[in-house]
Amino acid sequence: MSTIRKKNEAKILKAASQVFASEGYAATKTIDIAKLDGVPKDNVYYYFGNKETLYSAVLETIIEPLLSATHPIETIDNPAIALTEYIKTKLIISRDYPYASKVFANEIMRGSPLLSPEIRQRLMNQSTFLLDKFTQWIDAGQMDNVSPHHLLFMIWSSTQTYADFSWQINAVMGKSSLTASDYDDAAHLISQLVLKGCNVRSGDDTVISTSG
Amino acid sequence: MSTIRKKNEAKILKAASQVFASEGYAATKTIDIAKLDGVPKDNVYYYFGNKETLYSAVLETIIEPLLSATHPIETIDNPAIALTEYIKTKLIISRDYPYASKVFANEIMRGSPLLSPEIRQRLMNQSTFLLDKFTQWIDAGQMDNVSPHHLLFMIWSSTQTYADFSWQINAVMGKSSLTASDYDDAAHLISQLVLKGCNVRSGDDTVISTSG
DNA sequence: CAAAAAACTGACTTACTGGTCAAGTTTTAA
DNA sequence: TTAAAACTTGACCAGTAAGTCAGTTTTTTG
Repeated sequence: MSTIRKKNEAKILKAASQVFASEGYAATKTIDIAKLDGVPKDNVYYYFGNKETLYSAVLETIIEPLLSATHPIETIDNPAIALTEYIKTKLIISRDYPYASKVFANEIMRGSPLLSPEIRQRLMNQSTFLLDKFTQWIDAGQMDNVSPHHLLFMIWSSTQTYADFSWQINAVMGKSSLTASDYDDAAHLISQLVLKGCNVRSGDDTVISTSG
Repeated sequence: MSTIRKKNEAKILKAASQVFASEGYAATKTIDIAKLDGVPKDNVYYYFGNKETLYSAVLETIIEPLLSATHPIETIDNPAIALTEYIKTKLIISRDYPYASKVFANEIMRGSPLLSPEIRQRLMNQSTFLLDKFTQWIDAGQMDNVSPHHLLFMIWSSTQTYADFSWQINAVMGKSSLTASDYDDAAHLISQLVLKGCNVRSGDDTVISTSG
């Protein structure tokens, strides 16, 4: 792929993620994407063929980070540390990919009509893996016997919300955007709720401290 | 208002909330709302004038329940009970108004461009009230010194998610819809995370048990 | 340097959807 | 009973946006 093509595709993709995030798929006009990128509409079609392909391309930019987010759960034995790191990673995705995160959330809300079955399957496998891990920790007495499903939904929603509902969150926080320290506070609170709320213990049965 | 009008408006509103929820505002065709309701498109226009008015009407159906949800926080002194009831109420809204909840979430995600300033203000006042209450409890030593803002975001997101991401949740749960007992489990888990996670105590300094 | 490939663009077409209109039918109330 | 008000409906219009096309310019390559 030529360097011009690579550069232009990246530029269009970036503009597209912003417009798709703020307008939704249907309300997005390809000409608005083009305008935001400062090129004529035909360029968008030249590089991506049609609106749906472009949309799918935007969606795919968030898939890799999302699938990698479970890395801490896969590699860290200590559930307290693994959960803390997982929560931190999910928040970083919300912070670093705010537009694509919103597009993804919107897609899932609608029952993911435009998500490829292959990606859908990989995401399902990931959630099964997480549920299994939670169950193992419960069986090993490393955390209380909570519902793994609902715990998972709580972690997903409370981290994802910082991207999806950023407008509301900024309004309630009384600022125009969150700082790194706000994200740290969020990570700290969510981890604390999960660890203390489920009485998560490390491998050696010590209760992990969540303060400081 | 005639009884025919009342009945037809309610029918159209119901159909509209479903279509708006699954398609989003822009992608919704008034003719699809009409079809779902089994009437010609003109009826929709006869009763609601235009698409945006109908959309606003759908939005408003969820506002009253949403504003009433803080009732437990306003009337119950014991923070453990108040929080538990608030969480329960929020989940019931997600369960009982799944379509309007989604429409509302979508509106908020987009920065609420179509929400009336008056409603926006009432919602802001409500969140200020909640934050003040949390702060009071913290100051009174009835819960740990957590971030009231992030706690609020966690409660909102983890209850709202059962409406917004119902498709994903059903898929992960392996069923086509959640049962009453699933919602009980969710309420129980979220309450437990909040109460134990924040070390919430009742007025007489006794730790509230969350099991049983 | 030439020619072929890639990139770019203005103008156009087609399909669709929000909204209107005018003519009908049913309901209400004196 | 009857006339006005409320309701219903098929047909139509105007605006818009996705996508195409044909031709031009720029870049690459032998």
